[in-house]
Amino acid sequence: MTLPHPTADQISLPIVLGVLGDPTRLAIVRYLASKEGVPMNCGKFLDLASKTNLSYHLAKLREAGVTRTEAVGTSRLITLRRDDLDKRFPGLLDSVIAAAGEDKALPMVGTADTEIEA
Amino acid sequence: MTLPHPTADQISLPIVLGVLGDPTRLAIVRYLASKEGVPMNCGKFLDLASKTNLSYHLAKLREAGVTRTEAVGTSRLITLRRDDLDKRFPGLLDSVIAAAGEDKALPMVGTADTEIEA
DNA sequence: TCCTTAGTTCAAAGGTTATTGAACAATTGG
DNA sequence: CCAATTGTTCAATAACCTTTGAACTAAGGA
Repeated sequence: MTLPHPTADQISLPIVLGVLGDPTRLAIVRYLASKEGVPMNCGKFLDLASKTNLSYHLAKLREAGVTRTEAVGTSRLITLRRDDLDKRFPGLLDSVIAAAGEDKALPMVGTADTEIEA
Repeated sequence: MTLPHPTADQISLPIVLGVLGDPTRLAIVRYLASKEGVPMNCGKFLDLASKTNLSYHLAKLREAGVTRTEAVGTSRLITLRRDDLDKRFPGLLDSVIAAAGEDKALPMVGTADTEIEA
């Protein structure tokens, strides 16, 4: 069961921008960028939204071509499609990530509201 | 009658990205960038949408802090807020404009569908 | 003054997006 | 096998976004 991803040249600029125009998804991308190379599973993002809602947002990111999701057991390994994005939109991801890093209003991954109650 | 604009530090990354995630608005920004320094009035964009609809999209761009609109007579002079955007989100506007320049799917300003029938 | 030009505002319609809970599927460990 | 873990799908809802036409305002020229 391989999930559908656009090829690099199918990635659309307005769709990518639209998908990144959501604080939850931007926070996901920022976190992925901060741990680049380390594939994440969905559970890492439970600080940001419910399991169901994450499934929705992660699908949006995948369908837009921002992330790659591969199924491993019952888990999903999620990575940023940096190479493809850099090729299609040079400099875009870097500037978005840098700007997102400065954004105090974005929700945080790891400043666990949820981990307290766990 | 001065129209409301956010100050530079009120400009929000996700809101800017969301606003740019619309092909009509991205086409407007691309065109403004291609004529930077030359202030445009709304009429320039009638290739892209109806007068009413342009009013809506241009308001979105203004409210997000992407453009500045000043009223001169019955006209509006529209400019890109390049300095403010570069300060808040270094490199973002340049990479978006460069990528938009390559995007064949974006609507065009000046390849007049409308001018033919006029 | 009257007409035209440039844009806005309003309300309505239709579409898309985000969020939720309940139910489901699939893998893994005991 | 049983139960827990991981995540998806579905239907419902509420919110928001886009587009439209009709009516409007405000300035400028004849």
